[in-house]
Amino acid sequence: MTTAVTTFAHLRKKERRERQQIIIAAAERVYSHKPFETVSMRDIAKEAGIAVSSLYRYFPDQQTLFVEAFVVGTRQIIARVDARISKGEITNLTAFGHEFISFLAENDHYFRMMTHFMLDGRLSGKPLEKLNTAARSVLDLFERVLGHCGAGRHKRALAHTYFAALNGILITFRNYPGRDSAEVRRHMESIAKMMAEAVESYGRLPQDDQEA
Amino acid sequence: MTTAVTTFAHLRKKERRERQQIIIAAAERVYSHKPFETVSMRDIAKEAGIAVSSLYRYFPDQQTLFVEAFVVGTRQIIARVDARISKGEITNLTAFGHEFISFLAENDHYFRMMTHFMLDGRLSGKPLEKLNTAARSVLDLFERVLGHCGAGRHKRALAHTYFAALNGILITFRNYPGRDSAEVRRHMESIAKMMAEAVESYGRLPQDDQEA
DNA sequence: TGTACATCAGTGAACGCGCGTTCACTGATGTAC
DNA sequence: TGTACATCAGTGAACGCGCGTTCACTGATGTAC
Repeated sequence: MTTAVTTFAHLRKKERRERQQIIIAAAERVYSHKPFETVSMRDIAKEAGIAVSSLYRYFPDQQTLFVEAFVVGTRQIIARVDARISKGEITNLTAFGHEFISFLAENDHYFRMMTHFMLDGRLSGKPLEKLNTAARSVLDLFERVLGHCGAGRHKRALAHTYFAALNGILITFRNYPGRDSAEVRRHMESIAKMMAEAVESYGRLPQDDQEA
Repeated sequence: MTTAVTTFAHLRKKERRERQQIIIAAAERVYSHKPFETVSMRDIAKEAGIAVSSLYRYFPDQQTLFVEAFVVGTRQIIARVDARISKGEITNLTAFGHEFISFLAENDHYFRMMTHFMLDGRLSGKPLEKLNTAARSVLDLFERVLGHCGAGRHKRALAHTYFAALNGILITFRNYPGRDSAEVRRHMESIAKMMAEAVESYGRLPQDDQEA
């Protein structure tokens, strides 16, 4: 093991990764204030302060860059929830649902990207793998939370169920006609609460003990 | 009241409506075998056997034509469910969920259009109104079904909940990695069943009587 | 220390494509007198 | 019956735009000897 591995070559690689991060961060910023489908490589290049062609030095195509930006979002929500769990602030599904909905309502671009990937199906190769890994880690979060909230059996199935339910709530009511965003949020919360209670009681029914 | 109103002018108007229907049907056909976002006015014109510019004689823009095609789908699902209800084939939420999921899984293009409209928000004017009317009529269907299945109170809220849940199931699992479409369908069905039971029991809790 | 070479970041301009929509036009059919 | 006119369906070609991606190139920096 060579301890001082900061050769010139290593440094270059490191710098290259840093530049990649800068581009991803720029992409993020663009997404967060422009509708998902309208974001172009030119937009991202402009935000990053470089030429469009330079993007292609760091990412082989748009799809790869998109997935990369999305993964940042999944890492955020997971970190956020885990932090609140270890602070003891999330002890039931309702609280978790609230957190999940808050995050995706406030970071709408992540939700747009998620649904885009769910609907599209044109993804393939490495980006697809990366996306699936990210998706799995979110479902793992749900399962962890369910365990933490007292569900014993059916944890994976219930994780799927509640995840699907929350996605459904977000997509169904986000543009609900004639309601402003505060009302929409309240509506989402109340329905998410209803579902959380239903799922929780369902998860507790089969056994008296809540250990796995 | 003039009985024989088939003047030339009336006939022309009628024919014009018929041509509009032909175009909508052509659009439908295109959607049903091409991914939603890849469908262009040129595709539709080709399928209808007319020139692109002719489309604009019948619809002011693409958006209007899209909504028109989508509304056909909502009418279909509503008619289908209502027919099965009056045949006594839908007596609980699970059966209804099955029907709803079947329809949208088999007519994927309607689901794509629905999610597109839910996500997009760029719709406005008459098309938006038409779309909202259609959405409301679908929610009415859910409410009717819930009444039929024994829910008393909270009918509208439960309609929203189950609608959102089913949408969530459809969007979340449609491209589930590593599963073929038969497995996906089974998975959707089983989760929809779980939700149906949860929602049903929730809807029955507050009162013993199931009259409205 | 000097020189020839390799590597890589970065770029402006262009390519090729597909899109929604409009335009100027033809030709058929009905209407008024 | 004939004629001038209005209405409307239908069209091919073009407009104008934005997109993802590639290309040929410059210039800086490290490497080998």
